[in-house]
Amino acid sequence: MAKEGKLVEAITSMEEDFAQWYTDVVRKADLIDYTSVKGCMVLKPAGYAIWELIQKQLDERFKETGVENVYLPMFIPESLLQKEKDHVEGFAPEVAWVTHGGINELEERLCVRPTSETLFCDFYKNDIQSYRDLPKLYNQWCSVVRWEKETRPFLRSREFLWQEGHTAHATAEEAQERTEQMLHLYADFCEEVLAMPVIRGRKTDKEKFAGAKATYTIEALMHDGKALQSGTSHNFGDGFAKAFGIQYQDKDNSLKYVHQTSWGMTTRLIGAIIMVHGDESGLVLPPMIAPVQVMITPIMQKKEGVLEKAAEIKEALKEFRVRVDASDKSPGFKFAEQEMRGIPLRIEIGPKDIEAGQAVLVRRDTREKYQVAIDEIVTMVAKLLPEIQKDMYDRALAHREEHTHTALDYDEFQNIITNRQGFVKAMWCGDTACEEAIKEETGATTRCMPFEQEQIGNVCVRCGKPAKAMVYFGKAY
RNA sequence: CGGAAUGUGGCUCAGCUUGGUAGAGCGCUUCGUUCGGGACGAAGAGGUCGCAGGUUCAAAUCCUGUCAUUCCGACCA
Repeated sequence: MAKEGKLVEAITSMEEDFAQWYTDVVRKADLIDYTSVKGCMVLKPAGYAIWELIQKQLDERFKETGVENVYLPMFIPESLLQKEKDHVEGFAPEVAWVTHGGINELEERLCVRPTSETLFCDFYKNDIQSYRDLPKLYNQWCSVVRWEKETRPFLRSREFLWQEGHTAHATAEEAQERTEQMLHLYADFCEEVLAMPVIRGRKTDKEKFAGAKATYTIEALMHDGKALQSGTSHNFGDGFAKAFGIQYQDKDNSLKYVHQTSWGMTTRLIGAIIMVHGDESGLVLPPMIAPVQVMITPIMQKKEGVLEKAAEIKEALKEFRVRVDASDKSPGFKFAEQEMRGIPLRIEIGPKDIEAGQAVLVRRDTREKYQVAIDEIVTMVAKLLPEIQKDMYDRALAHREEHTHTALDYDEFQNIITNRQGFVKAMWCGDTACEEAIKEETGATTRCMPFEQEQIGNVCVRCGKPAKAMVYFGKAY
């Protein structure tokens, strides 16, 4: 019908142009606005509310593992940033500098934090004296600045919101354990709360964080078959501790260096949610992070009793995030707008329903409609929301599995990368030169060496030397 | 940072080639009728044409610079 046409006209089709579809959804779902500073966006209420829900649920999970929140300055003196060689080399090209205070030039310029390892180290140096002070399990919620050249909402902005966890431990083993623990916490969060399946594994040396001994990652597959790094956890060993002189006195009276970790997740997750779950009608939010889970839409709202009944239903559903859309738009407009914004469930209630003692429930993800007795609405909502959450995960997982291929030789590898989308699993020799050649020749990068290794062959997919690991390759955001 | 494109009321765009002082649709406001998939009528409000220079009697239009946005690459969460 004609009306159906109008819905898809509103945004670019994801099949035609995924990048443009993404940009359209971000704007039309009212998540952000652009500003006059390149790469810095306004997170509008609909977008910020998603972040708040992510933040709240992640924060709870952190605290269950003993993590405490702190807040450190947003400025780093140049001399401090330069203490760890690899770290400064990794970040120097993209930091913003403060050179003046008022009209006076500063004696030492300050960088706006791109990440806070150096600040935490500077702080730990004083905060840690004895083995009794360890471990330190700190996290901060803040924004960081990286002067990116090419920017995209949520995926790559110059300022972005994130959390950065920074821990200090007495032993290497304990640091390693924490690094992996947080990676799994991230992965579980993505899967349980964002309904987004992820691959858990380790980054190659080429892809690891500047200054890290080892970087672990969770990688998700977007709807267009490209990979998105969705969270990372780093083990620094004692590298930073040696650069900054962070020592503690152990039981045996000797001075030892601490072992550190850091881990972070960002507003990029919102981009991931859009690109994993979204469809031709816009955003589809998993119920657990949907700022509005249920929108009640009154029909013929000026008829006596309609708004009252809507309010009654809202009250009955108060354990959920529920709202009534009593604006004087037509119902069709409201339906389309709610779909664009990804609201998981809507309830239609009109005079006919009231007479029949029922209401209509509609799922955002499948558009399935249910006629439900008004008394049954609470039960039905309580049943449908988790069902939507689970179905969304299952669909995302099925999509990833359909788009995960295995390559036994290089011809096959190139063929898959060129002609299909998604992840390619292949064996790799462990040599950076090979990894770089693959990137050069195919555009695919190593996403991660998964914890769950499969022995799909014995030799490197490119060079034929003995293989060291099975790697997920893919084109990445 | 390289390549391409764009910038005109809140949004989408026309006008620019050939300079003469700004238009449409949607949205917004008010009133009325409507309401189960993007309603309708009537009356209104709203723009120094991204910004800064230059050329000219005169610039949305021509020239230079700059900023921002989008897409494609390189780099990154």
